[in-house]
Amino acid sequence: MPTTLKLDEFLPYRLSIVSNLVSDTVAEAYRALFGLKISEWRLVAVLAEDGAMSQQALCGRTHMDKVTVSRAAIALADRRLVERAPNPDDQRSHLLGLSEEGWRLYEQIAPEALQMEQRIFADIDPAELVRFREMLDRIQSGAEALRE
Amino acid sequence: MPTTLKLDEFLPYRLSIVSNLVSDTVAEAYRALFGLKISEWRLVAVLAEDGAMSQQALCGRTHMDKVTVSRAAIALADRRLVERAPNPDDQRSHLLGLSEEGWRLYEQIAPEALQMEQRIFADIDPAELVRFREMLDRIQSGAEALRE
DNA sequence: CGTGTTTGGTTGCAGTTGCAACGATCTGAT
DNA sequence: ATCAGATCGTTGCAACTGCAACCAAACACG
Repeated sequence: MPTTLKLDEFLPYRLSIVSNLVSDTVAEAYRALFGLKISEWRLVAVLAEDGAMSQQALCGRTHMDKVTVSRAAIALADRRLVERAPNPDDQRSHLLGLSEEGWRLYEQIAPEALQMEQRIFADIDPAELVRFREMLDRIQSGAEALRE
Repeated sequence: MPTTLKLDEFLPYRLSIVSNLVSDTVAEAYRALFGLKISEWRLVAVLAEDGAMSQQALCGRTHMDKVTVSRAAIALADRRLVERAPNPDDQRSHLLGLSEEGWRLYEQIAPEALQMEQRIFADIDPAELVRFREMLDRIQSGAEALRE
């Protein structure tokens, strides 16, 4: 950790630059290939992994605001990629689940996503990537702790 | 690198979550302590490090859009934290430099920034942080390569 | 049972961002 | 010297984001 400030070595700055570059690259690919935004793609991914759930549950699962989830859900429902079944336990909420067509889309996207990840992170060997993920976890904890 | 997709291990996702959390934490601190946005803080930091320069140069130095730089420069000039001297070589551009007051602000912010960095990244030992920075550099190269 | 509070989801609105278009200036080729 | 094209900075505009207000349904508790 440097004791005098150099912006190029200031980690919040570096992290932001790199993350935004990666996000923009990925977002552009999803948009061009599938017409999906990142928020929509995240919902599809989670619904494919964990099955149908309420929007509330999706908020916790994806770290997104309920407004973002709401709008992504509307967009996906309009395209018939997800179906909103009434929730028998709670009339206020719906259970969101992938439609047949949503599953087909997912089967197409998932390999593309993994391939993109591999290309972006190609220069880093797998053992280091494991440590990278761990560091991200610890950074997240550190920042969360700072916000009480 | 997993071969089936798990959003929680998908690096573009993890990177985005962690980076946004760190950015929001830092942004809130700058706002509360100094009334500065991240873009404004970046200009102050670069001008303090490297001396006066044109907005164009600031764009390259901070990876920010020229619009963002323009608005940050206007905000800082309004608060008399930077001064816009005419550029003798080019009537279109100004040379931006820190004012006396800008320097005083910088002297206050820089230690706070470093301290915040240390708190957020406290759980990671310095040797690993060096590798972390290197990995960020390589990720950036990887993503840049992907965009041609 | 009411009635006050909480919760799931949507909509309104304000702030931020960046592309595109624009005026002004600079540069380079003729 | 002139004029086409590039460049610096600003402004207009559209997209995205998230807080706050809102409605409807659920819950809590006397």
